Amino acid sequence: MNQRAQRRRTTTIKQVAELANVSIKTVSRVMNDEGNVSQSTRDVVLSAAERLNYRPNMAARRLASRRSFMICLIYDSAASDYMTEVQFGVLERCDADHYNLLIRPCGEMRTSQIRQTLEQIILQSNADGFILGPPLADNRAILELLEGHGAPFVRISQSPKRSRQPCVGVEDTQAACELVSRLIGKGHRRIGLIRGNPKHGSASDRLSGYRRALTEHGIPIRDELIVGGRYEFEDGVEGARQLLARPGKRRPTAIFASNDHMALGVMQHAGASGIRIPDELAVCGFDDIEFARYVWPRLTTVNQPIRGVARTATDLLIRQLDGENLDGVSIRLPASVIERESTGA
Amino acid sequence: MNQRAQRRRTTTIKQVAELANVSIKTVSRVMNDEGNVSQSTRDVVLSAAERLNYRPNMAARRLASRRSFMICLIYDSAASDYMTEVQFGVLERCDADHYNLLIRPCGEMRTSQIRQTLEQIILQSNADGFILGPPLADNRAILELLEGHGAPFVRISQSPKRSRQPCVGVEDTQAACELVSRLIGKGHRRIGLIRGNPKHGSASDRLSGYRRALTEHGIPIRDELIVGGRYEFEDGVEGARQLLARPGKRRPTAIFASNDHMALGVMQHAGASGIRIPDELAVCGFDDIEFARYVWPRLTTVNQPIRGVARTATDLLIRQLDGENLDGVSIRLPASVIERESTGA
DNA sequence: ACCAGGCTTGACAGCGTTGTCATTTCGGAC
DNA sequence: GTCCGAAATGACAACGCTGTCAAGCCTGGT
Repeated sequence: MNQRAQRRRTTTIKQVAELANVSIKTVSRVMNDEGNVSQSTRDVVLSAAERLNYRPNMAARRLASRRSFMICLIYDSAASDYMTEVQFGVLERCDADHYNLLIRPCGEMRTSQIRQTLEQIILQSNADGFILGPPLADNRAILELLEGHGAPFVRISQSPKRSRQPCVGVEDTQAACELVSRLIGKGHRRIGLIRGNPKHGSASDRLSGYRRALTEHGIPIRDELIVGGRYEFEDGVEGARQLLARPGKRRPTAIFASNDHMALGVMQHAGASGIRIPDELAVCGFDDIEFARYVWPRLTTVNQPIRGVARTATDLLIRQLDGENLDGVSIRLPASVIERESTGA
Repeated sequence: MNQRAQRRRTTTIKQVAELANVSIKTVSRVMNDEGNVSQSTRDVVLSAAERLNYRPNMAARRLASRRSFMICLIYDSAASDYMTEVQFGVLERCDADHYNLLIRPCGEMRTSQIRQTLEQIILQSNADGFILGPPLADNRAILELLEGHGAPFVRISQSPKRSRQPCVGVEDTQAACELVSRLIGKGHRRIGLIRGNPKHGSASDRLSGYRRALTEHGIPIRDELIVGGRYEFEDGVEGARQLLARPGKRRPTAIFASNDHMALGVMQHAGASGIRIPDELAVCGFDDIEFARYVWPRLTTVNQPIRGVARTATDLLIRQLDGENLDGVSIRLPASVIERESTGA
């Protein structure tokens, strides 16, 4: 079981030190960019390392420095397209600083289970820090757990105030307002809204945007045009059913679903009921998932800078790990409306 | 920067040994289930560990045992839904044995870049073993690199013979044959095929299945009904355009796209051209991605046991890491046809 | 020429486990 | 009661690196 490990090439810091004719500590300093090393020494060490093809042993480094150089991304496995993007963003930033990424999907667990899992991860001192994806980033139990352990983390969420830890989010309200304003600009006056999962901060943001747009255009907000949802495809189907069941004159001419999954649900319902989009009904969503442009008509939606959010979050985390104080920091990135055929583009 | 590390609770094996009144080595043996420990000693140690809430320090373990307990999943970032599932499967198996998962998406790189990245990963001796997702698992350069370094790996691929390393795949041919047979059963005689990306072994498997089904039913295989593709949505659109451009009588009444993305492309083209599905055209895909059931009509397709494949691959890898000889092992899991409205279910 | 003080550098002790090998203990067989 | 092999246990040296702290080396001011 370890012939394999043995066989693996293993240039150590010691060999580099010998070749460069300096102490191992000096090599260590060079490898870690610690400064306080003369340029000439640095060059010698670097070329020795190069010649021996030296790569620091992470395990030893971790043990000695008491840091794992691992970041753990904790997320709800339900939102897979979203989280795939997040992973890319996090990785981009991690690679730059030799951090490793551990992923921890929790979607199919109950909060109590998540607690347990996290407890284990933290105690195993596997990860130096954590990144919480939505909606876990708003889960009080999880936040308390992490805070209780003094584990550094960054939240990806729309509700910055739930914790003193740094938070990165998107300007959902602004984007939703813009999106609805465009519907209004096309003449729509009865615009239905299917709300998102109340556990996600984004749900209320998008609702606010909807309200603001109507208000700004002097259109009354009718509660009967607003129905509930949890961001699932089926909620879109059901929401459309409810909204479109209204008699002719009071039926909405447009539906803003709080995310693309639900918007696709609306489209499926419309398709199955023979309602033509966008002629009889305009539909728009939010998120700009891959499939938004793979259906016909293609879906008008809002593109979020997910990778950017993830990269920013990771950056904040790493800076925090490096000792920077980022208490209460909150960043929001802008999102942009993408008009397609489902609203008659 | 390390107040944090300091603060972290740190019960060591030594403390457990003291409390249990045994040597640290014995504790180590118990923690690793090494055997040759009397039941009574084992109990004492276990309860001591429990009482102190002891968790072995992974970094130390890694350093001493010269194993990283990390598995690296290398994949093409293009196929995100697919790989999300794979991740779940791998994680399920990893968790059982305290392995960590490193992910390494490579989609946006050229082969030379991938080489470089991998070289670095291997030399950093970060991962004990690798799992290659398709189509990287068929990339000769990558295989050679890994084999050259003697790094253990398992391939997720349809072409077991490209390497002596273990390989896990799916019975694509069988499933494709079954799918096409059902189309024939519904009376279709002119069935178009949009081929998959030739870099993926699955593409030729699915083609074989198509051919076999036709042959078995005594239907001639017409080359003009087979068009190329690379598994992308756009290829579906284009493929449909080509196939449907044929004059009335020679136009296919059904199209089998080699994956769901392309099938959705076909559907979009049909939608944009006013061709009704399934009345005028039956459409089916392969993969059963989430969105296959979110479009209208819902897409008939083939469900692959992706998680199962991933779990199996991980299992093979871990067993290999534990010294088992798995040269030339190849496993194929069955897939099942899912009929929905797009073929008139 | 001498000294303070800042750069550089090095010696050495961990970091918490596992691997090796020696030692002790135990359970029969004779 | 003795002896033997196997099972159980322990001592101790790695593992490869970083943190600490002390020592060595310059530099410029006086």
